[in-house]
This record gives sequence, C-alpha cells and structure tokens, in this order.
Amino acid sequence: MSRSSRAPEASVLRLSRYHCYVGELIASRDDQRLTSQRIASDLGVSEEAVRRDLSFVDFEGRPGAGYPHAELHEALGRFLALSSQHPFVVVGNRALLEGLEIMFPAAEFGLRAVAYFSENPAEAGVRVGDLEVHDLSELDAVVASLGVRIALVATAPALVQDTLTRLKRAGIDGALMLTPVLDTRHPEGMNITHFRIPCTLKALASTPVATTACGCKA
Amino acid sequence: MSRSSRAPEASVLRLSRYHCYVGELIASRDDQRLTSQRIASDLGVSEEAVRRDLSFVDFEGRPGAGYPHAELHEALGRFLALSSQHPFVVVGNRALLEGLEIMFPAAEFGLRAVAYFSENPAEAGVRVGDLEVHDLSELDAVVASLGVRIALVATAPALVQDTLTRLKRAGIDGALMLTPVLDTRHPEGMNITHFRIPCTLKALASTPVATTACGCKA
DNA sequence: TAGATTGTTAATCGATTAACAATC
DNA sequence: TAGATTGTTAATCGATTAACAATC
Repeated sequence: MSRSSRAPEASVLRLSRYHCYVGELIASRDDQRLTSQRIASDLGVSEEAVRRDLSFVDFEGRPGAGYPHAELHEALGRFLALSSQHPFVVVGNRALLEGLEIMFPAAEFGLRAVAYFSENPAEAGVRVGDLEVHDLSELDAVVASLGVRIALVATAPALVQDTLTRLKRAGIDGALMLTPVLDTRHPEGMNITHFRIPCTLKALASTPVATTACGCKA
Repeated sequence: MSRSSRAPEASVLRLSRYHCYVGELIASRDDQRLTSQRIASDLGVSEEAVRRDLSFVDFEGRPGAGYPHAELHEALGRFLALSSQHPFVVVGNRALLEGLEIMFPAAEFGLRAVAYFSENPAEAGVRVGDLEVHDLSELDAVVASLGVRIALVATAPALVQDTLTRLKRAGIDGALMLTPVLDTRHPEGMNITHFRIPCTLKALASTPVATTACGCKA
C-alpha cells in the first residue's frame, strides 16, 4: 500500500535492489513463491524491512501467498519512475567505458547505457560496444535528443566540476559520481551520490575484525 | 581525545575523508588555520560532527587555535591503521584497470595500487601504468609477498564469488565491490562494502526534485 | 476453516544536532 | 585577559526491529 509520507532514502535504495532482484527472477523464469521472507533471505535484509519498504509502493501483496512476480516488478518500476530498460549516460575515458561494460552489464539490471562521452577529445568517434563515443561538447545535443535524466560520472578528478556543470545544462538531474573528489560543491538542483572509493578503502583498512558488514546506504 | 567505545561506522567513513583532505592540504603547502569549522565547510558536514568524529582519535586539538596539519594527519592515519601510501590490489579486466588509473589517481588520496589482476587469463603479463597484470592464479603468491590486506573488486558479476574466495584465501580481509551483484553471500570473516551502481542509478532516477543530496554512507 | 503471510503500529536503537563548560 | 575553538554531554531525529491484528 502506498503511504502518504515519502519513503526514507534507505528504503528507496532497497526498493531499487528489489527491482533488480525481481527482474532477475523473471528473466530466469523463476516460479517459486515470492514472499518477504524469501526476498529478505536472498538479499540479506530482514523480512520486516522488506514488508515495510514495500508498503511505500502502490501495490498490495497477498496475505498467505506473497507477491506476484510481474505485478511487483511493474509496481516497483512505477514507484522508482523507471522505464523497462532505464536509460543513462556515462562520462569517462575510453578504457574505462570498455572495462565498465564487462563489469556492469546494465541490461541484466534493468538499465541501458544510451550514450558514452569521453573527457579526451581524441577519443571522440571510436566505438565502445554498441555505442559511439562522443565529445563532451556534444552533451547538450545528445542528451536532449535521447531524453535521458541520469549519468554515471567517471572522469578524472580535475574535470568533475566542469562535467557536472555541462550535464546539468544538458538536462541531467541525477548523477552517480565514481570519481573521487573531496570537494562537495555541485550544481544547484542536481541530485548527486558519491561513491568515495579512497575513503571506503581506508575505512576497510581500519575496520577491526568484522564478522559481517555490507554497506553503501547511498 | 580517544574514547573507550568504538567509533560508529559513519564516523570512520568521515574520518577517512578527513585523512584524504588533510593529506591534500599538506601536499599543497596550505598554512591557513585548520579548524573544525573550516573542515566542515570544505567537506559539507556540520562542524559539531567534525569535532565529535575527531574525539575518537587519539589526538588533541588546541582550543582557540584548531588542529595542526601534520599531527592531525598522522593521528588519523594511526587511527585508521594506514601506512603513508596504503597498499591495495585491484581485480578486474585490463581496460578497466587502465581507465581506473585516470579516474582514480590513488597516490593523491594517500593510497597505492600495488598489484593488478585480470579475470581474463589472456591479459596476464601486459603492463598497465607501472604495474604488470597478473593472472588470478597468482593471487596467493603476490598478496603474500606484498603483505597487502585490501582489494578493489571489479570483475564480471559471474566471477565475483570465485574472486572473493581466492582473495580471502590469499589473506585479503577487506574488499570494496564495484561489480554489481544482488547476492550477498561472501566469505566468512571478510569485510565487504558494496557500491551498488544499478541500485543507486535507479534510486537517482526516482528521487523527486532534490535540493541537496550527497551520499554514500558506506 | 486453518495456515501462512501481509501491512501497520509501538518500542528500540543509533546517529545527528544543539548547547555549553573547559581551555589554549 | 579576552576571543576563539575545542571536547563532551543532553535532546532530537530517523531508521530498524519486534509484535500483532487483518486477510487471503
């Protein structure tokens, strides 16, 4: 059931995991019953959390039965404002774009890279996978024609500020920053999540014995 | 002042940011006074949080004056159990390793990649930057000889479980996973942080207007 | 109906914010 | 000393856990 109040950030992040997860179940023709208990155990969260998270979505489970795969997936996509293969762009260097395709097969997670941009003008025009690499100057035109809203930013640290400004101007309003930058300034009205690789590596070095620890709340 | 109780995870992550930050100040010969207020404003956190976080570190600031750069950096490094250029290994594919060097210049953040491993046996032997790429089968020997403890994992999703098992056996006890996997199982006693790229992209797509939002608590 | 599982409310836990006495 | 800034304690906030009535 959908509530009046907005879902907390932590719930939204878990809901997006459920979306990937259910998508994968559907793709693999899974037909076992899908209950909060099963989701919880597969994803390593508590079953109460699963039910609580799902209560923010405009969708009802069946007491005694669980959640029908297709309807749940559809409802999660609607809640998260996702199309079936949600589009995003990537900005980085050619090698990284190539490597990323192997590490992160977007289609398997219900996403689709629709444009690549290189920070290096010399790399414009080459192909990476199915896509042509564009120069950063083409951002406006390409983004406008594709109607995409989110970006994965993986440029060199020095180019981050400029890249964010360009992305914003081109109409991108959500960015995931893979490039480590200490500075936190970013364009007004843009939604940014930082993955701080160096900080997290240092935190891992420090963490004592650690029996179990997963992470990344944002 | 160092406290008896352990610092919360969120504080450890911020402390590791302060470590990068102060290291950068020192490298750039900064000589302005270093106060909780300045750190807070530069890094986008509250000044109370800065003081609170630093209270876990065995080190005292000077009321009315602030924190001496070098001593603070040294104390943070000690708290986080870091050497001056803390070593880590990376497992992925060749293109990604190359691209990563541009996106994440480790030395600037007080870290140092000491060994690269490719999931693709055909890529063993090639050079990326200053390092030779090793085959995964060499993990044990290389890690043992270098005495490294943390890893950045960026293999294809299908190889993650195997990679983690090998890393653990080789003596690595902390890993940052860049590869998206839904499954949460991982070797006992290993400290793992997941950066969930697809989930975070989906969450960004969903997030409403957003005036300000930074993230990644883990 | 009985068994299973949902949706929601109340209690707990942890982290953040604010306030202030201690001190260079 | 006076001004500034620290370290710490108390109050607030949000998220997680646990418990249970509602329902297929």
